[in-house]
Amino acid sequence: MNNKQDLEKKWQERWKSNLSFNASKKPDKKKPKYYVLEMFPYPSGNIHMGHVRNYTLGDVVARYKKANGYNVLHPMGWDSFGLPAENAAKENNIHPSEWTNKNVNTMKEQLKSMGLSYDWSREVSTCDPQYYKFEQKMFIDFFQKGLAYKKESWVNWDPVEKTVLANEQVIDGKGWRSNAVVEKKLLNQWFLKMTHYAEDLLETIESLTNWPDRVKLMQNNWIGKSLGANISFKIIEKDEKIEVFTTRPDTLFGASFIALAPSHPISLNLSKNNSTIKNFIDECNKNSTSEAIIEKNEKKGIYTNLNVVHPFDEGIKIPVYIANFVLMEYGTGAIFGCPAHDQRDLEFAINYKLPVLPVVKPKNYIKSDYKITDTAFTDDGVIINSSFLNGLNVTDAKKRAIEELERMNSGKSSTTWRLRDWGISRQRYWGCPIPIIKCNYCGDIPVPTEELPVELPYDINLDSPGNPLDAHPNWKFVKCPKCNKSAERETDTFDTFFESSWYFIRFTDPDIDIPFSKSIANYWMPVDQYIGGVEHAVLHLLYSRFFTRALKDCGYLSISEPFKGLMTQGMVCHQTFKSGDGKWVFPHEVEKKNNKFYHTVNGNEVFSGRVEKMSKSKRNVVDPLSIVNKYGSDTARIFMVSDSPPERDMEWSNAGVEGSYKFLNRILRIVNETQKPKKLINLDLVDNKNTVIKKIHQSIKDVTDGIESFRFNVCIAKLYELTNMISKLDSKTDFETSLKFYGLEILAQLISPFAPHHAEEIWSLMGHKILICDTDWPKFDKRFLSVEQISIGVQINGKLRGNISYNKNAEKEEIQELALSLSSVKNRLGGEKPKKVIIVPERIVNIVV
RNA sequence: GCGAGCGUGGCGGAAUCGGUAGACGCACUGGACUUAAAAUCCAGAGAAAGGUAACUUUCGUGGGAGUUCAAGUCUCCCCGCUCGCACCA
Repeated sequence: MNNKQDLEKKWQERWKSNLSFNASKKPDKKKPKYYVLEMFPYPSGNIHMGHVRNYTLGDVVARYKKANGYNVLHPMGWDSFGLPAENAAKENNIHPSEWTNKNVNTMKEQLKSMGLSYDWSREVSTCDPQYYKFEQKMFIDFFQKGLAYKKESWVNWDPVEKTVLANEQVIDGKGWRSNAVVEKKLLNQWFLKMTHYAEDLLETIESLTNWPDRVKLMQNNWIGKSLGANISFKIIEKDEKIEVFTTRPDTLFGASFIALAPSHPISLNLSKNNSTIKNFIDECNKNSTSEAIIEKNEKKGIYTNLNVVHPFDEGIKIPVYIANFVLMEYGTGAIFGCPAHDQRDLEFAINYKLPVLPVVKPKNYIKSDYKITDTAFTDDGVIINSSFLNGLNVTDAKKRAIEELERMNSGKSSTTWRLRDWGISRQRYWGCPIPIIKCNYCGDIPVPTEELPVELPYDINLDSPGNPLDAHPNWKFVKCPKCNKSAERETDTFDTFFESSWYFIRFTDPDIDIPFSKSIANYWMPVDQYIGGVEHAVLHLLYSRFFTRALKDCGYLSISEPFKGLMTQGMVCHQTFKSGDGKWVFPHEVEKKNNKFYHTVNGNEVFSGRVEKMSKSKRNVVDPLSIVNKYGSDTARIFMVSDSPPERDMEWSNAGVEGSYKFLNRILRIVNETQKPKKLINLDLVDNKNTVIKKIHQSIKDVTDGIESFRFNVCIAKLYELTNMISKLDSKTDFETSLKFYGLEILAQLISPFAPHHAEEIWSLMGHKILICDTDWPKFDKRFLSVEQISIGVQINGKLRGNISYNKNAEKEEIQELALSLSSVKNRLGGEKPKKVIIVPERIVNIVV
């Protein structure tokens, strides 16, 4: 224990006994509501710096909004289902639930030591049957509404462990534990019909004005609405057609091949009596299911011996290939390749020596010998080599081509989405059981509501291969609720994104025995400010947006957008260190001497590497607890926000932490050294030319604006400035003393969202009885913000040559005269008259010569 | 590969609208206090060249081009790094 910990504990206990941060149970009619939420953590064992940053950001907002008179909801919980618990179980022989609950308890204590303003009475943990039973009901509602369905889909299959692998468990095409070559396997799985809301999910993005543009763009591109055409190509060798989707019907005359997905029905059909094709498809199926890996692979294909006829010219014959880069999930699972105007197609054509005929020419290209060599031309231009499309631009040619296809009955305009339905089946133990009973006679029957929750069995063997629930001796064997014959439970569990798609609504009413009450959810929702990592920019946020819509359509609540405001924070990075033999070294084992680094234990020299995201594998982690123990959590919080803007990556540095620590101590010292005034200040009697009062009120404005716009680092800089000024103030007269005291009061309030414990401490040192967290946010008085004398730069030809100062009421002529009378300007003009003088009042004077 | 973002002194960063680049902090240097150190306080500082000095000049926001009276900010190209790519959360 040190005095920082005592200080912080004292105030944490006060907040706790005062219920300072408990949100009202019922809607508060007198105050506007504000819901602040940080992405809840996966209980991996200990909090890390990423959490500290995330939760500090949220806490600043929550405390600031409370001070501004809002009824604030600021809850915390645990995203406690997931793969790591199963891995830990296998490695350490501990049950996933024990491991998880132990971690939850540890991390909760750690979070509590940070003094975050959570309403802990609302805590939820998603692995609790009292939580997941509600989502089982939701799933059944989705199922009955046609929003959940079953279909076959590919998974990564480890043939040795007989288990499905997550993409991250596949390393270089091999299983991470077994090292066996991973295969793709088709499994019958549950899906949620996210595509049902594709149009709405896309269109509503625009209305999310408090979301970062980049996240909106990413979601836009992810949903990926493409307007184009479906075209059918007649196969010459048999009486069959290939349906192709394209966004570029204008380039149809440049088509030099057709490419089918390896799992396209025609491909599969051909493979039945052609071993070369079968081998090729098998080869493709050894590939990962990861789109990134598929696209990075070399473009490969195999000729099918089939050819199609060009729809616009029966004389043109186009070969049909099966290609590893065509996805069955997108469009029709078949494309036509136009190498001249698509880079992937071009690479493929070069590999297989297929013709490359340009059909779009850049507008400014006059000569007639336009050729494509190694770069496809994808911009707008003039159509060439294309019969009736010649001379048109790309947009018009698209239209014209579709008209013609429709007239000939061999194609039509069509819309395709990149967005796919959400596959939610996982062949794992530590997840929420899917509440379905598979009956040979009745099909898939939902578990009756009164039998929910379907709880996970505790006695489970995670060491045997295969799906643990499927392998359990009796768990899956039940009677069909409909016909009462023997049936089996669904043994898959939900994707853990399922839990995190509605936890934010559960927080609004976490004790009720329905998922949440509609009226209370309607009161608190949407989340006004959601804060978390950018890595969730697409999936989690899109799933939640979908889920809220589905819940709305099932009558659960009345809103469809869950998150009104979004802030995506950057990563916490740290310098890496390696020993001479190339092993990673923990930063706390490194000391610096004469600009070289040495290992504190063995004394050997170590070498500093790049600054990278903190990760256990690179050992460049700093344990938040060690920081809290040594400096207190306020220091950690101040440092978290002081250096980098929240959305950008930040670098953890010891020197920075020391700086924050000194800053807080300095404020404490100033308060201790400042005597209490005989009389408090009366602002009405203070002259608006007084620079001290001006600085104080400017600080209120700057810090307020900074918090509102998430520029917390600027807030801290402004607080430093205010502190620097206050520390230099005299207190010889009563007026000076009361002014300094007033400045300190404002400083305490302005710093309270960032360093809440110290703010309380100095507030009480100054003699206040109520908690600072219960005070109103200070307001600035415009009277003290006015600037009389304006100082601006004077440029000649855009280069700064001096500056002038004038009264804010000065006319343009006066400003010009002042600028031209500067000796530095006169010297440069040498008596000549300037060509032009640009005067932007309160900004700049630029003299053009 | 595709989509998105970022790049400013020795370092983290500031510059809200295209208008005095480098606020604030760290590290550094000098001074005060101290037997000494730590802590604290005061002062200095983008780089280069010139000057005893006050100062002067030139360069400068990853690189290159462009728009503009004026570009860290807008446009195009290039380089580097980061995130996401549907079973990690």
